[in-house]
This record gives sequence, C-alpha cells and structure tokens, in this order.
Amino acid sequence: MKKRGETAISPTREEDYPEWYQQVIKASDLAERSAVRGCMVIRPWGYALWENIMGALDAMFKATGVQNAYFPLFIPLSFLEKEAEHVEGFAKECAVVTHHRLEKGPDGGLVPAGLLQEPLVVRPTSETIIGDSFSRWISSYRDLPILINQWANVVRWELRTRIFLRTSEFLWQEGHTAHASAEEAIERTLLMLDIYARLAEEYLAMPVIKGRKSASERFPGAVDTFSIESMMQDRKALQAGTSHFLGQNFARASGITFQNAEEKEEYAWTTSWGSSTRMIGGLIMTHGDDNGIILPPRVASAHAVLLPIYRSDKEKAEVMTYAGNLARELQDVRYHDAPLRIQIDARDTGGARNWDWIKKGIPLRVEIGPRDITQNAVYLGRRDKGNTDKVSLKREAFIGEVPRILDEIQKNLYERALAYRKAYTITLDDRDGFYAFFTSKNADPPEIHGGFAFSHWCGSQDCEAKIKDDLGVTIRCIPLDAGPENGSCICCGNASTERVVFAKAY
RNA sequence: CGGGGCGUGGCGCAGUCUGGCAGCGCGCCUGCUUUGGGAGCAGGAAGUCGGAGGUUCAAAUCCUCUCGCCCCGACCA
Repeated sequence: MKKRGETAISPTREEDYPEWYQQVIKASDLAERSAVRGCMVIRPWGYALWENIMGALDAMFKATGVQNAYFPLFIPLSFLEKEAEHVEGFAKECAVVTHHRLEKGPDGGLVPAGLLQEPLVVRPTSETIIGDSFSRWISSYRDLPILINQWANVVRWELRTRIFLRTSEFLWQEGHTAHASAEEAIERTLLMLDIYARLAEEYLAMPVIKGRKSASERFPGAVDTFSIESMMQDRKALQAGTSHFLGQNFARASGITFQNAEEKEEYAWTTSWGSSTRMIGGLIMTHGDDNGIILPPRVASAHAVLLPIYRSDKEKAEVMTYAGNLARELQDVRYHDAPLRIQIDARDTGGARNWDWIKKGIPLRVEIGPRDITQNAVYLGRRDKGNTDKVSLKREAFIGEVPRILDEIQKNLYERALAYRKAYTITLDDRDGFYAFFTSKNADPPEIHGGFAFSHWCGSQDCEAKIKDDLGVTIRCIPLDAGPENGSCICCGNASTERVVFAKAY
C-alpha cells in the first residue's frame, strides 16, 4: 500500500477502477473475502451499515402494511420445477443439498452419507416456497391482499463474483404479495419500486432512474419487471432494486386461489420485490473517492468519531473527560428520530488515526485537544470536504448544529452524484454517435468512458441483442417518468415511440 | 464455463528468467522521545513462498498436476 502518497487508496479510480473498488473495501473494513469461494465476510463496520439500511427499508415496508415472516432456506426440487420460466432462469445457479449425514471415510476424512429421497435446493429466491404457504393461507377474497416480506440470505452459484455486487451468498429482503386484482398487484409493484427509489435517494444519496425492464431483462416468470438504475463513477449502471408484477403465473404454479365475491374461484395476482447487500457496492461506487469510502449520514455506521489529542497523562485525563462528556451529550441529540451514533478513538497513533477514519468514510471527525478545552470548542473535519479543510466550532454550537451539518453532507453527496450522472448522460439519435459514445479510446486498458444514453428503441429483441453484441451495452430500463415521443430506433432506424436508457451494466 | 494475468508475514511488493541462509516498505508488539495532519530512534514478533507430487546434494526459483484470486467475455441482483 502506498504510504504518504497523494491518496490513501492505491490505485486511484482513474488508474484502475475495479482494483480501486477492491482496495477501498479492504481499507474501510467493510468486508473481506472468506474461505468459501464466492462468499464474503461482512465485518462490523459493513454490517452496521447494512443494519441501518434494513432499518430504513423495514420501516417503509411496514408503513404500507407489510408484515415480516420467515420461510425455509431449503426448497424441495419439485417446487422449483413448478414454473417453467422460473426453473430455466435459476437452474444453472442453484446449490443443491443431496445428503443429510457425514461419515468417516476410508482415509479418515468425512464423506457425505444418507442420500436424500428428494434433493433440496438452497433458495435462490423464495417465490415457490412462499407460494406454497400462500396457497394454504388464502381461500377467500377477504384474505387478500396478503403482504409479506422476509429478511434472508440466498444463494446463487455465480461463475464470476465481486464482493457486495455479486456474491454466491448474499443478504437481502424479498417481499411477496398476493392480490385479488391485477390492478391492485401492479399498484403494489410500483409502490415498492417507489420505496426503493426513496431508500436510494433519501438514505443512500444515490440518484436513480425508475423504469420498466425490457422482456429480455425480465425476472424469470414475471409479467413485468421494474427496477431502479443508478450510475456508478465508472459510468456503468447498477440495478439497485427490483419489483416484479408476476401476474397469475406463480399463483397458477403454486395453486394460489381464492373465492371472489361472486363465489367464483380465481387465481390470485402476485408480486415480488427485492433489494440486497448489493446496494452497499452501489454506495461505495457512487460516493467513494481516492481516500476511501464516504458514508451518507442517514445510513452511516457511525456519524462522528471523537479523536482526543494529548501529550501528557494529565492532558490525556482532561481530554478524555471532555470527550466522554461530549460523547454523552451528542448521543442525546436526535438525528432523524434516532440517537446520533458516536465513537471515541483514543488510540495514541498520531495522524494515522485520522486517515483510518477517512478511509472508513465516517461523516464527521471531531478533534479534541487541550486548546479546544481552553476555548470550549471542537475542531471539526467533514468527509465531504478536503482532508485538511477543518473548522473550530464552539462546543455548544457544534452540538446544536450536528443534525444540520449531517443533512448538509447528505445533500452534498446526493447533489454531487446527480451532477456526475447528468454530466455523463446524453440524448443520442444518430447511430454513429451512439457507437462512438460507448467505445473507449484506449483498447487495453480502456479508460472510463460512456455513460447513460437516452435513445429510441423500436422494441425489437434483435436490435437489443445487436447492440449488446457490438458494444456490451444493454437497455437498463424504459424510464417511467418519460412520456411517449416519436423517433427512430438507434439501431435499425424503424419507428419508435419512446426513449430507453442504454448503458454498460454491472 | 472460454481467454489473459497473478498467488512470497496483516497489507503492498522484490526475489523466479540464470536453483545455493526468505527479503523490503507499511502495519503489529516493547521501551524511550514525541504529538493540532499519515512521528522519530532502538529492540522484537510474525512465512509450511497457495497446495500435492516430481527432478536435484540443494527448489519460492525447474517439471507435472491441482486450488484460489483478479481482469475480459458469456450468465446474473
């Protein structure tokens, strides 16, 4: 690792973005690779972040009537087979449990024994097993809607993993609802999409585009898939949450029926929606800089760290008392209906201690030394500003101002990310310009290039596939807030009625 | 799963071509001196050189096999 270099993280984003991503996670103590292929260990600093994300989402879900429940990790193979498209979508990445016992093998090691009659699939998602429950819970239209969420881990046996963005096991929430009408189910699908957008924009400070997926990007078995899409600092798109209208496909597969008011039996209309630890990857790539991650205050693992500065033992005692009292007072301050999260780092490691917290992305660093005690003040550094850009504030004023300062940081991060996205979002109507936009000037390694292109698409899967083959660019979504507009397809030139978002994607 | 690259103390790396005591920087531990922007000096701990097998008097280095990681591609949240 570079010491006393220009930046705390090496390489920089510019030099090697994927490697920067790995290094920044390592340097921030968010997570690390594990002994198990493709799986990660989420360390306390990262898990606290996830807990805050969970807390925010969970409250929003519950405010719309959703209840939490828990379903088994194991899914009978036969359940997965019930929905044809669904099987096809997930079959390749399923982990399968075939045995239930270990025995001593001939060479002293343990070998699986006790073959299961029916193999169990480790859930890649839970539509089928939850559908099984729904089929028994629902008999009348009076039982509907049913609005369930579970916080769980899922396993998808990925060929290529990237920490937080695509791991074989990941943590997520999956919501599953059943309704008496298609309209109500669609309304729920879009409502949950809105909640994901709110989480991203208000809590993670990540501007997103809400949209509908093209048929080829749809969830296996869904009638319609919606997503929120966000631009990372390498200008690739990251899908940070998805919401699916499943029509009656899964109801049919799982036998979820109800008797309507006219005494007729009908299949229910279902939805599912999910968001995962992948959002943490998005957070890192949206806000991180060459000195580490930058945590938005609303979800930050901690809001402020107090850094006592002292020479003698006598000074240390005084400074520690001052810091301890300050910490207690700060913990009584409410920030968005919760106490401030405060840490004290009393390590006697000089300036290196500062850099640790910069790399960890904590919003506020509060230095407290003898000088501050004399002046009844604190010396404040902000992660959204330069590392040496610090100000002295009177103690009482600081305590009163913290929520406002945190909100200002939150806003700055959002504005910065939005400005970045705007700078690399382009409306393109000519094919050559489109190809040039998505082609790097350097072949190996390619520099950071491209972005989001709003272009017309005729709706043909052939055009979509051609652009993907030629450029590695896909349709991220068909934006919901854009109205119809006549134009010609960026690929084939045929008539088109709307613009879609093209980008390279994670 | 195909192509490329890389595995050497916690992190970053040199050493491999041309076999000969396992090294460097940072971090860590102890002591002293320091301290408002990555402190200095002295001492110290920490490695089955990814793993297995082979060649050799001798292997981090050569050969065979294998595992893992990273990048690109296909697939996916």
